[in-house]
Amino acid sequence: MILQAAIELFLAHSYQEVSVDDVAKAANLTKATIYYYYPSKASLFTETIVQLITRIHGQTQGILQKDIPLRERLLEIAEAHLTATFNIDLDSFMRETKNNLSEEQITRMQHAEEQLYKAIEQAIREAGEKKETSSIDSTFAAHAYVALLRVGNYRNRNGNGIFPTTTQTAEQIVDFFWRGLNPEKV
Amino acid sequence: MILQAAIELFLAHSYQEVSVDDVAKAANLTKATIYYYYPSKASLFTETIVQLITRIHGQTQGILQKDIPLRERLLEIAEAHLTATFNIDLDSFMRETKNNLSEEQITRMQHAEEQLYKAIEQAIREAGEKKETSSIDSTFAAHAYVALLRVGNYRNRNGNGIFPTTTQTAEQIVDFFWRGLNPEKV
Amino acid sequence: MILQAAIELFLAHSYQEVSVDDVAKAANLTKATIYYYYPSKASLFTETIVQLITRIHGQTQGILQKDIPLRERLLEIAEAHLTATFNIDLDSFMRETKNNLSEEQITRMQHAEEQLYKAIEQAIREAGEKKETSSIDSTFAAHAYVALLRVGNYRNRNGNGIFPTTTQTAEQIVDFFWRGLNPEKV
Amino acid sequence: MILQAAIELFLAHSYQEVSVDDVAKAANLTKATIYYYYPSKASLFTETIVQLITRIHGQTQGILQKDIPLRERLLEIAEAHLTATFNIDLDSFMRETKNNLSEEQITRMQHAEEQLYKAIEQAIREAGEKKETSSIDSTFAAHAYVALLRVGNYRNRNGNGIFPTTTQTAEQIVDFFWRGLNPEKV
DNA sequence: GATGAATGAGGATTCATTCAT
DNA sequence: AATGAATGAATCCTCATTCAT
Repeated sequence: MILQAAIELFLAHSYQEVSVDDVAKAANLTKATIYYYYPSKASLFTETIVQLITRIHGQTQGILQKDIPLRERLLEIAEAHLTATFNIDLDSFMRETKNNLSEEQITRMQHAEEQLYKAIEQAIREAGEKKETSSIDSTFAAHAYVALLRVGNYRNRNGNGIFPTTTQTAEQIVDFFWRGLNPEKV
Repeated sequence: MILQAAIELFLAHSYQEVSVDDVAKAANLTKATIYYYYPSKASLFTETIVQLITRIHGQTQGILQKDIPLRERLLEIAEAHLTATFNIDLDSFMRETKNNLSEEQITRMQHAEEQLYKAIEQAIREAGEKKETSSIDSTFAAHAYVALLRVGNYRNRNGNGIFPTTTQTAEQIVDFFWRGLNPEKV
Repeated sequence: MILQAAIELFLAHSYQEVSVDDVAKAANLTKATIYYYYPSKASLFTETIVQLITRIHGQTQGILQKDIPLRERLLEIAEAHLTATFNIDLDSFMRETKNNLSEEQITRMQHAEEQLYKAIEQAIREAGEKKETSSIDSTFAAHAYVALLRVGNYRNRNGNGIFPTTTQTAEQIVDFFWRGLNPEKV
Repeated sequence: MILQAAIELFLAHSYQEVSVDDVAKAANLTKATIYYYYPSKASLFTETIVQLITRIHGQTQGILQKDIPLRERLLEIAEAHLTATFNIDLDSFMRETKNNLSEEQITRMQHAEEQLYKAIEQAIREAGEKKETSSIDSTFAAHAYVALLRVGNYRNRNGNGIFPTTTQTAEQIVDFFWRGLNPEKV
């Protein structure tokens, strides 16, 4: 499938670095065939990213709907996120792309991204209502959570992360996030 | 100055999107003149980013050295950061760049970035020693802080941030961060 | 054919003087089309030269295999060579090229050239065995022969060669070469 | 001296490969200074080559005027030529240059080159008159001699010449040439 | 004499896109 | 449904040359 090849390439490199020819080669097709299915590189990219976000969204939703405390669900998401090769955070994708995509394409991607945030938001809100957490602005909380996940992807010049294992990293992130969320209960 | 024009362009667009000609035009010079001063686009970019980080670093250091509680210093930094047009977080810059810069250029940029993180780290560590904060891993804390600042830059599809003013945003971020930092004291 | 246009240009001018655009225009195509068939100017050049040498080689072989005395065969080659627009001697081509071609490309060209020399060498060697000529070092003889052919291309400032007709020139060259080859028999 | 640096560079590389900046750097000067002395790259090149030919001419004349048999003088010239880093044969220089030099500049270079050929020519003619050699066309003979010298510069793909030492090479070349010159006496 | 700064013109190469088959 | 061939427009980079100082 074309999208499969495209996802891998766009994740590994940036929009500009990946040529349509690269995608074609990775998919064992020719450029012209790609254009048979997608009217432009921009649209191929859009579809690719939307599919990617949708996939992450599904996976995240799956975890969020489990019947366990929010904190544990967040820990699972963090681990899944840190293990995956790709980043939930799509801002950088957007950034390098603004001038290449149409309004509508950007909107589609932002819409998909918002769905993802909203899922996390809602889980936090529901937990808040059940007194599981305090009632901090849930939009903010969702974004804070995703932002903190990025810390787990940081590597210094020697290629080392801050903590030795992803498990530890996930725990530290969720600990930190949880404290930020809940002033009184630790 | 060439760097001035370059900074603005590289911040607004990405490495690949900005052509040397764009920079030349913005600086009211010709491409060839740019190449008179910088041997390649990659080196122009490197110098630009290093200068930018150095500038942010200086500004951040200025605030960090004030003789007021850490929390207030962090608030000032947050406000300064959210007001500025540029982002402390340079990971996305790095990402789209790995294949275009030499090892040495990447290292120079990473080094400059690390200095910046270390400044924040040290401030947190010192505050921790003075019992101002708990002794969480300071590297993690510094990265968490910078990551949270990014939340302040989020805009939804309508172009609105999560909170109406940057002051509020800065406060919410620092509140959240502070709680994450200090389990016991609120 | 692209190679046809390229041969003419590279023969008339040097590697550096001929731009890919020139070749494209001569072939009634665009630069990009040239790059569709050849990955670089260097490879286009290499293919061009190899094809040229191969063609000369074939033509020379054709003459060498005739069942007439060596001296007559050499005369025919000389006439063919002096009539053609191009020069068997490719050293000057090589010279201006060393810094532009890859090791492998240079090797390919040298290999083709060697084949050509070896064909002449072998003809001389065989004639030597049949007592048709003395046993001078045949490699040296082949190179001497080709070097002498160059004299036929010399033009003074007024554009005149040393002898009025190519036939005379060819005869003088082969006479001279033959004496050089055979000390005793004239 | 500028010319000194220029000669070395133009001999090692070709006209197009050597930039005025290269010459400037080699002479420890700036480009602008070169232009203070020479109105253009073409004129710098012309002066360089003329000076070079003049130098070779002088050296060759020195040998030609010795009071020893022509054959020995030719042997000396051959050895000097094969030892030097540069080639008496300037055709390749001319070739890559035709489109860059003015008529007048080309003429100057050709004139210098002709002087050199004429010197050899005359020596051959005089020897012919003294019955030292037969009366072959002396212009042809001079060019044949220079052409044969080129064989001494040939290197195969492994970098080896045809004969192991330059002395042997010079002897073989002069032997061959001498036989070509003199049908009856060996 | 010498140079730093600036530039116009060109040149190699890439790439998204088109189109006839 | 798939592709080979072709191209226009950009993009990075080089370099001979000029000129004010």
